[in-house]
Amino acid sequence: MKPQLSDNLCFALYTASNALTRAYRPLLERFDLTYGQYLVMQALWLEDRVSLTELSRQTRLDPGSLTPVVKRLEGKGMLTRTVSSEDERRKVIALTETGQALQQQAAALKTELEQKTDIDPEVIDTLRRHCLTLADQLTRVC
Amino acid sequence: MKPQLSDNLCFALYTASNALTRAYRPLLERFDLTYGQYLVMQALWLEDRVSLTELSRQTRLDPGSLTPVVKRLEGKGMLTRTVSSEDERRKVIALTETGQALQQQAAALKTELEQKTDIDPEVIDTLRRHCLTLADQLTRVC
DNA sequence: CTCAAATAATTAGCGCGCAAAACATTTGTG
DNA sequence: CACAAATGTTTTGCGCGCTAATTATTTGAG
Repeated sequence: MKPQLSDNLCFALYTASNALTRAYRPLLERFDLTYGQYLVMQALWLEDRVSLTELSRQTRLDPGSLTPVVKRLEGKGMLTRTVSSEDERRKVIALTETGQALQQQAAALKTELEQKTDIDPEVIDTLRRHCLTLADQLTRVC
Repeated sequence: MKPQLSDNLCFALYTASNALTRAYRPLLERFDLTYGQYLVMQALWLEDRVSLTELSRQTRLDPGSLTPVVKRLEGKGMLTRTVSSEDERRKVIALTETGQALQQQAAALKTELEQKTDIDPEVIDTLRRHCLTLADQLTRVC
């Protein structure tokens, strides 16, 4: 069979990731969040009052990428960044009431998107777990 | 069980895509290609002499994203962009000999990376197909 | 106690994806 | 033939991921 671009995992993954980002965009717009900001907020909804290093670890984003995102969220009133009293190198990133309140509203997003697609939830879960496996393996060897 | 960031498909997909991009980077550096450029080259290795619109369709990238990438590849001598004699709105994107020659060398990259990871090829293929399914569905509903 | 090494966060620069607007050309209706 | 609509590409502006360098602070060896 003639080879195709979709034979490649890197194309498939890249395309799916971009498609998901695109799909979320109009839904996130109502909360004035970008996709990247939304992922960071999700991490904070799970564990509030963390350092940037810890948030970097949880989100698997480079601190250099994370600082501007977190700063932008601070500017939007979603969170605050204060110097830790224990270690002045460290910042404490804490959700504001506005940021916390958004959790409930944002929770419906995933459901809304799931209802739009026709994919078996088991397939979604297999995909999710395989993505995590791949990410873990790649991170380990590099 | 306590909810985690990795429960989310969007986090998993985003992380896996970023991890794959990171993993490819040092390998692609030897060809002076970025990941995005590499994906575009892959499309052209499969079908040369296409319009930007056609390349946009194949790669599922917005023409606005594609133009700078293709221009950069042109600057690197990988391809040429010429106005079509049939329709002056249209550009013909054609690989140069340099660009064509790279195909063989780049082919080993995937193998090199596969050897580094410990993932069952069937899992990789399932992941790939699920990604494409997800991308197709999301593109269809949005 | 001093200071090199380590740590935490920030900044700078680059490449890229996206949406929207703009520009140039082609098409097809009236 | 005129011109509105459509098409193809480019440009602009924004947000983001990454690497590397920089800055500020803490740690621990000597």
